[in-house]
Amino acid sequence: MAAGSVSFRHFILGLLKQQPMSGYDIKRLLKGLGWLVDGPSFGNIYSTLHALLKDDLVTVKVIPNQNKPPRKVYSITEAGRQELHEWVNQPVTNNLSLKAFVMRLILAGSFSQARLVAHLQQRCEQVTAHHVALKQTVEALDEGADLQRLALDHALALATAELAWLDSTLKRLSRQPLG
Amino acid sequence: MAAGSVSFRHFILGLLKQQPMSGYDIKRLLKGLGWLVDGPSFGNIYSTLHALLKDDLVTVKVIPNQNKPPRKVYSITEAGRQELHEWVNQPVTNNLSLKAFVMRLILAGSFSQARLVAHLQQRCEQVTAHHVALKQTVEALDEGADLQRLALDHALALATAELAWLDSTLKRLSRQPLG
DNA sequence: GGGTTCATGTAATGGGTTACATGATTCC
DNA sequence: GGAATCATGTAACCCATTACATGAACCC
Repeated sequence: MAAGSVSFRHFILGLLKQQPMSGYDIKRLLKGLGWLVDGPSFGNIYSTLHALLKDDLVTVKVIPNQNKPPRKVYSITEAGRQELHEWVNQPVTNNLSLKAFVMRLILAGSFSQARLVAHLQQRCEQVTAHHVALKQTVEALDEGADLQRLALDHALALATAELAWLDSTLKRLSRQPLG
Repeated sequence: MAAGSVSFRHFILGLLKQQPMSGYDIKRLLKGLGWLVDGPSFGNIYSTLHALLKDDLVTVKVIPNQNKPPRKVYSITEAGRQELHEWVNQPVTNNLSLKAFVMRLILAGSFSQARLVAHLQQRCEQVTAHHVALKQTVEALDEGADLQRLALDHALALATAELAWLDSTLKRLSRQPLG
């Protein structure tokens, strides 16, 4: 319920906004694309779908399937669309999680170029802040804390790389928006 | 219980191996260092500590504190040391999670240089595999899936940066081991 | 005959968060 | 006088994973 929290609830709702799908379709889609590192499990997908249905954010259409279990294709409802819209417009809470970022990236991008850019900029701010904090921590570290330094160094390298990516991506998007 | 799963249970045990601490100390330590992005909550720390105590992996010493609530300082037991040792020596399951990696990094490093290097090499293999998978996915992507491409691109940038870091770090460690 | 894919679901469990509750001390 | 820090803990809840269960079709 927390503002900006990302659950698969919203993510799945976002996928259904783009096109009606069955639970199996969703699983396949997420499995096929390796970006989220690990897609949600079946259990999670199906129960999320049931929950969405209970809240009238989606509807089902059972489609009989030649000699196979019937497919249950879920579509987003008007209420679902609205909920999603509201959710995508509220700012993310201070959450650096990659998973959350990527999920929101997909969702925000499916709304409008402006939302996409706003989301990337927000990420930029957060990662910058994180980067600064890491640097300060490194400097405050006492001698001999080599492991901590190693871990911090790792985090710094990643943050730096991400900032570079965000920067170049934002520039590219301002030159040529996504189709 | 899964081999290689990282829970705070083991992480906390690892911290206690380095020095006895209270729950509050642990919280402060994790809060002070921003590396793990988000430290565990109080609830989690205290209940983990209780669980460790129940399993005889740690002991407590209650230290009365001038006009303050007494501090409960936990120390690792021999059984705890052994459990930790076994755990740190089993290979990580295919888990790309940064959090898991960093936690294990700290733990492995506190054992020996060899363990540390092994852990970094393992990470290297996993990230490489991930990188390859991402590239293949990008190539298999059909036209117009711009958002997916964006997300994949982001993931690729991070993976590339991490590999570079791992590579240079491994080289550096082989030249000059940690003190 | 045996594995893989399609397709759905349930139940148990785990791991963690948030919010709540308490209470003295120190700093502004 | 009021906030922050020190210091502990409990209980409710949420999200997600694992393992289990079912069953037919298709390919080797």
